[in-house]
Amino acid sequence: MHDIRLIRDDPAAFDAALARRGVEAVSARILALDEYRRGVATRLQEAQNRRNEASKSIGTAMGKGDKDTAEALKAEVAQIKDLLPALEADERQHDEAIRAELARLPNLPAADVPEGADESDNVEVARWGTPREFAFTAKEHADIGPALGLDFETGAAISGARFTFLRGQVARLHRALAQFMLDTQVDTHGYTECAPPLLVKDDAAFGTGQLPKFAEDLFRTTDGRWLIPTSEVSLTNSVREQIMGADTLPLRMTALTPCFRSEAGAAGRDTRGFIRQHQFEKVELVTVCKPEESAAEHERMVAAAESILKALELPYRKMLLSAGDMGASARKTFDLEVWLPGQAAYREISSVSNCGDWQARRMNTRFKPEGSKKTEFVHTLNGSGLAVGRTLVAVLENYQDEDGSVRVPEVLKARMGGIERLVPA
RNA sequence: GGAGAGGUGGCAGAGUGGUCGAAUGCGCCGCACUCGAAAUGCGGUGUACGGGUAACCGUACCGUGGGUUCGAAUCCCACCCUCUCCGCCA
Repeated sequence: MHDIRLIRDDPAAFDAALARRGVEAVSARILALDEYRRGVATRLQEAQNRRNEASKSIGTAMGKGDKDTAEALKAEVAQIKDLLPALEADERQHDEAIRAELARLPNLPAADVPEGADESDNVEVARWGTPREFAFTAKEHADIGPALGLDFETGAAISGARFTFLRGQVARLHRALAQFMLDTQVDTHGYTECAPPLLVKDDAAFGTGQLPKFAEDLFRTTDGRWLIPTSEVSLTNSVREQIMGADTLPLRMTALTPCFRSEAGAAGRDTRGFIRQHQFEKVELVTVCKPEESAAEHERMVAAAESILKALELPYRKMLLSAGDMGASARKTFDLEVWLPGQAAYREISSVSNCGDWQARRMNTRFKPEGSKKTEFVHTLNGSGLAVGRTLVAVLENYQDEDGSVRVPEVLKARMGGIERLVPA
């Protein structure tokens, strides 16, 4: 959600910034609505003012027993009241129209976000680790996994495509990965562990930007709630409708939760394997902070996500997304892409975004700067630290041996109950 | 799911048709007193939108949405939430 004053102040700059994301110019249309709305609002307030004054006078007149004056005033108020409903409706209509326009617009890209229409314009900013040399042809996880307990067939049988049933060694490894990530984010990086609801209301889904435009990406319950596509929704909305104390910021949260995505529009993509599922687990990082802190918090969060890949010794590269490839809520996004030897490709495993005040406006989350009377919108950031399912994929592919077994990464051994190697059944 | 009670400012808590954005207490901020502090006294202390260079002015908001009325925190209707008891359940 944007501040309409931003558009009033410099409509050309606003349109130019959105043009970088391929959005058509909207300022002129919104400003016309805004000007009209304010005119109506002023007339409405004047009418209400006269009504209020007259009503007070009626009270005074009645108190004095001056019936004639009271009756005359009543007639005047009745006249004013005839005008009000139309003005109110007109104002509300235009207010809603403006809100709807603003609510559909994506965030403005930050100045240092590269130009570009899609992922081909993303810029690699760092690369870590050296892909391992294999003495044999590295297999894809979908070929190694089934013998180790990654059961695509059972998942499909009970739930359909894009569901997987994990058992035995792989289920244990999956859990070890998830808990290692969560513990690291809590113990090493200072994010507070949270266990949030997985079902949310419309308002929450609107707050982080899933609604109104991306409803088709979500699963909806029969009682009108939404399954979270990421715990970003629950964590970020935990501060909705609040005026936060400056001393509570920055607020850093993390959660390990399942995520549910309908993957509408992804038909045919990554249908094989564990890469793109309707249900997957993710450790999420969310930070709520003051505007001047958000750039530094963004770097901090990326580093927290990177630390997991480093600890697991998984080679990756860090991408700065181009204006056209970012999600709607982001001003600036880094993606971490892990090396998958089976696919011989880098694949997204984490996405870390600074949303500026875009979500804060939608959630109405503000804070009061020290010594200030005015409230200000907070900034929000979110990032995966990391996607557990895709990390499992990366471990299977990077740690595989020719016989189909998979070595357990050093940092996970303590959590594997003595298992040092996953061995095919 | 059944029965009952209740939702008012940062908190506690009054207010049942008019001058109530709302008493009072606590908290918080400022000032006075003091060498300093405590205590005490005085003043201030919600949010949003609109207008204005500003001081300031106006409008709306007492869970949410409707309604009655010249006028609603107060009356009526619906919904939401919280609490207590019972049932059920992990």
